[in-house]
Amino acid sequence: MKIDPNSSADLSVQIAQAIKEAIISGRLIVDERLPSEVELSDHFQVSRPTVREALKRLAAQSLIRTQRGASGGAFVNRLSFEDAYAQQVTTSTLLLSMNAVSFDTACEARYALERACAPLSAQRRSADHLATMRAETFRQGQPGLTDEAFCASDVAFHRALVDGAGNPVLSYQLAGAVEAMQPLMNMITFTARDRAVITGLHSRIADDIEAGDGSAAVAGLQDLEDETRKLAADVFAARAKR
Amino acid sequence: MKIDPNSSADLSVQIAQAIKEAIISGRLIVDERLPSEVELSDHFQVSRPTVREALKRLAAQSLIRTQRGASGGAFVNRLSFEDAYAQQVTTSTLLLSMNAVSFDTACEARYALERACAPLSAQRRSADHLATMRAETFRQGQPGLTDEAFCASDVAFHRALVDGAGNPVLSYQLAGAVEAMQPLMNMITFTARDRAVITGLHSRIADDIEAGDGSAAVAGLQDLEDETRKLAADVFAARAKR
DNA sequence: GACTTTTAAATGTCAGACAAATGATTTCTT
DNA sequence: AAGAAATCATTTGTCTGACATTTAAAAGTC
Repeated sequence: MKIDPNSSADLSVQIAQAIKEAIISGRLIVDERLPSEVELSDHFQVSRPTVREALKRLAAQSLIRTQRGASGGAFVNRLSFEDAYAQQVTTSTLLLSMNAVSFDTACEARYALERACAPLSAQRRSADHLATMRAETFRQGQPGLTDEAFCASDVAFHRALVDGAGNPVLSYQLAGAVEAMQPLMNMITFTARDRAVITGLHSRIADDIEAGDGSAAVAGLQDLEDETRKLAADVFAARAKR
Repeated sequence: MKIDPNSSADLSVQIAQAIKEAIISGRLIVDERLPSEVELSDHFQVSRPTVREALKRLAAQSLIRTQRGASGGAFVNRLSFEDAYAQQVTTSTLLLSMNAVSFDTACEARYALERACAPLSAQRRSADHLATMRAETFRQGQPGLTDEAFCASDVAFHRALVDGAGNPVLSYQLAGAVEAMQPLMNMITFTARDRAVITGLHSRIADDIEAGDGSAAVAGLQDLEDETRKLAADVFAARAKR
């Protein structure tokens, strides 16, 4: 691990990069302990605060974890699917909120990806995920649900659909697409009639999954996408008129 | 922005979290300047190095950028699609390499997601992306290409297919799935015959996209997935026998 | 042998200082 | 007066050295 003394980049950036490359390349393996901060500052010929800033950069990316005390130190962290989910969700959410992504674009992406999962979910349909989908569909039919709660339940339904594909890589990739839509969906006020239509489609999709009919589920998702976009278009049109 | 003095969490973590929440909630908007490090250390009643560690954590996630000099400081960063791509790719790569994800699982996820893009790519087929796909297909037919170069070209082909959907959110979501597969693909040694089959399928998919025939492209991708998995299975079987 | 105490090593935090970059201001020159 | 040069103030980047806190292991005690 070396840094370029002629580089104009900040030292802590260079050091973080050097360690990151060592991890990615496999020279540092999971759960391996990094040298202590003093040893690192000695190795890179920088002060301890600088080394610490570099380590904090890596910790922020879940690449390392630190432990205090004797036999403590910084350890290469096994990036868990949970950590990756969380990162993915915040990154996606910020991406959508900061870049003026249109509702249609986000919606298109989300449903395209979900349709990719549907055949697998139908093929591997698990009792667990089906039960979640049924439960959320039922919840959505309850009167007195706030718009936020309805949207949260919607997200839970779709997460179950995605997780039902039984592929953690898919679930991870889609976590962002599904969850990041929630703030956008929360902008929509649903009438009782809107909810009934959506809940009905959910119910139909759950039926299709249970029947193992992937292409029917895909069609159902297509209808749901069309419905969602129509709803959003109405809301935005009404808002523009005011 | 407040921190809990009774919390056992590290101060720099708490401070980073507080600022992060201010950004996500929109209380700090894009390009807004944060208070200077001295002001922050005063506000949170901690030392400057602690504030700096917090800021470095945020910088590592591209949430802020810093600038030196008068009228410098830390600014809320607009998370660009490029930054998000890069994060997504490294996260996905590490996730696959650290979690013993099987080749089949990763492959299944990748092709399921790509098939989600194909109809959109076919519908919006752009000369630019088609040209890239053709160029990469041609390159793959050249003799003397190393396995690494062949795989890199393969990735470029698929990126063009995905980007052709004209949906930046989709491109971002899939960047990880496509690129993270490369290290796994690099483990495979291709015979001339293998390459011919793959290149042929690529060519066929490009034709389908050009013709605007989404479902044919989906079928082509399905064939490509089957071929890839068969190839990988052979390689792993041969390796196990040795 | 089981329990308690001590010790050492590591990270977490602090204080104060200087270096370097950079925009703004002032001063000087023409 | 206009433009160029020098100066200044502000801010981040880095360093030094110290103390606090946590934690596992070693030493001591019963």
